[in-house]
Amino acid sequence: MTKTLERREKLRVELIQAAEQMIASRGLAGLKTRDLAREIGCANGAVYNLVTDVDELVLRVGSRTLHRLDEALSAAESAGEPSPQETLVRIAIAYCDFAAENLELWRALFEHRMAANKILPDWSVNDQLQLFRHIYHPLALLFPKRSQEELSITARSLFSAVHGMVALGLEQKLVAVPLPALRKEIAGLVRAMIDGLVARAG
Amino acid sequence: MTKTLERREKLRVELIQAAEQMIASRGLAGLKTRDLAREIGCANGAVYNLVTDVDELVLRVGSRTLHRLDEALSAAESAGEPSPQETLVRIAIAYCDFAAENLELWRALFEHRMAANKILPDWSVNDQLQLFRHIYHPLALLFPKRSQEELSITARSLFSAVHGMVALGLEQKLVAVPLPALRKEIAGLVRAMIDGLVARAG
DNA sequence: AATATTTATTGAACGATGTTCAAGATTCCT
DNA sequence: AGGAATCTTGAACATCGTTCAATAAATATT
Repeated sequence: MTKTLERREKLRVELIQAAEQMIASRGLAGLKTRDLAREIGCANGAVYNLVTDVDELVLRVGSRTLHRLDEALSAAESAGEPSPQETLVRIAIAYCDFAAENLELWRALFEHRMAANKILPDWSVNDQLQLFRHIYHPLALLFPKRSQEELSITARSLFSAVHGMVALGLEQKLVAVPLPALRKEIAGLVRAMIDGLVARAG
Repeated sequence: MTKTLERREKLRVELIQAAEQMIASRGLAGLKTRDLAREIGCANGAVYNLVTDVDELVLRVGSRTLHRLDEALSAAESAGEPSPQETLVRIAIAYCDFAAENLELWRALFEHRMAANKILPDWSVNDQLQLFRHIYHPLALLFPKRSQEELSITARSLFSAVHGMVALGLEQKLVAVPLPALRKEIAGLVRAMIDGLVARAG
């Protein structure tokens, strides 16, 4: 009994790592169960002993990506001068850099769509909600009068705006923007947004 | 000869309309050649007489979506008070509304990924570049000193930021934001961004 | 230790799907 | 009308994710 469980657990970890590597190198569309099975040395059908779906597999890889992203944002939050404005700029740049360095894994976070009937597992939802807290803290310093609710909304807006710049900026489909130019643009617009928000908050 | 060409042309139009309808109702992933063939009354393989790929089909639907989006933004540009700030706000709201009302078709614009080797046809690229001009004009009024190049970059940044708010705001995956709240947030952040940009340029 | 029972793994098979292509149907030219 | 050129067809192919009866392995029982 324990022999089997140990083997399964080790294989499951290998499977998720192989899937991560495969998405990173070939994109989400390049993830194939048969290739994964060959990679970790088991039968094609055995993948479904380790994971119920490819959906779950993608979600598990996504969880790892989100945690690494979280670490990158945490590092940016504390490194450098502590003024809230500059902290927010560093977080935005860190988000951009992470996306550029983990392009396919980062894309997989947003490209993946589950069948409409299936619902997201709790652990996956929680992973995602954690991200906003990096923006929440500096914002709270900037706007001490605002309620928790208002701050959450502003945090999500700010995050979304930066996300949009990164998403379209890294898109190869149209004109590929050079990374340094993109970083500069992001820093500029984040500063402008904060200035504007502060001015309007009076 | 002309009999055939007429038939083909009519069928091609029907095919693209059927594809548009199918994406709108079932999403990009719900687009199936066999269903399309049944819909327009021809053989499965005949689809490839009208279009070389499903890639091309998606691009043709995308072209129609982009043109409708262009019209919606044009309407927003001229309706209402002519101040550049408020014009930009109207355009942003119009983008949000269009995305909400054409959710799956709008998503298809960004979800679709062609095989890496194939290149985007020119007509598709041109379609996309037209979008920024709506933002370019009001921006030029706000920043008369800036060069064409600088204005283009700012226009793309502003567009991308709004796009990000719409994209994450309409995502069902996480917390679905009520549309009125999203519109309000977008208006607020666009005004803040413009205020900030003007202040920094001053 | 040998055997029976329970459990896990396997890979062939299934149903979809995009795409191709030889054969049959249609159109066109003389 | 008849033959050449062209177009349409749908069966066939390759590739997927997923399932499941059969085989192999691990565990329990005697």
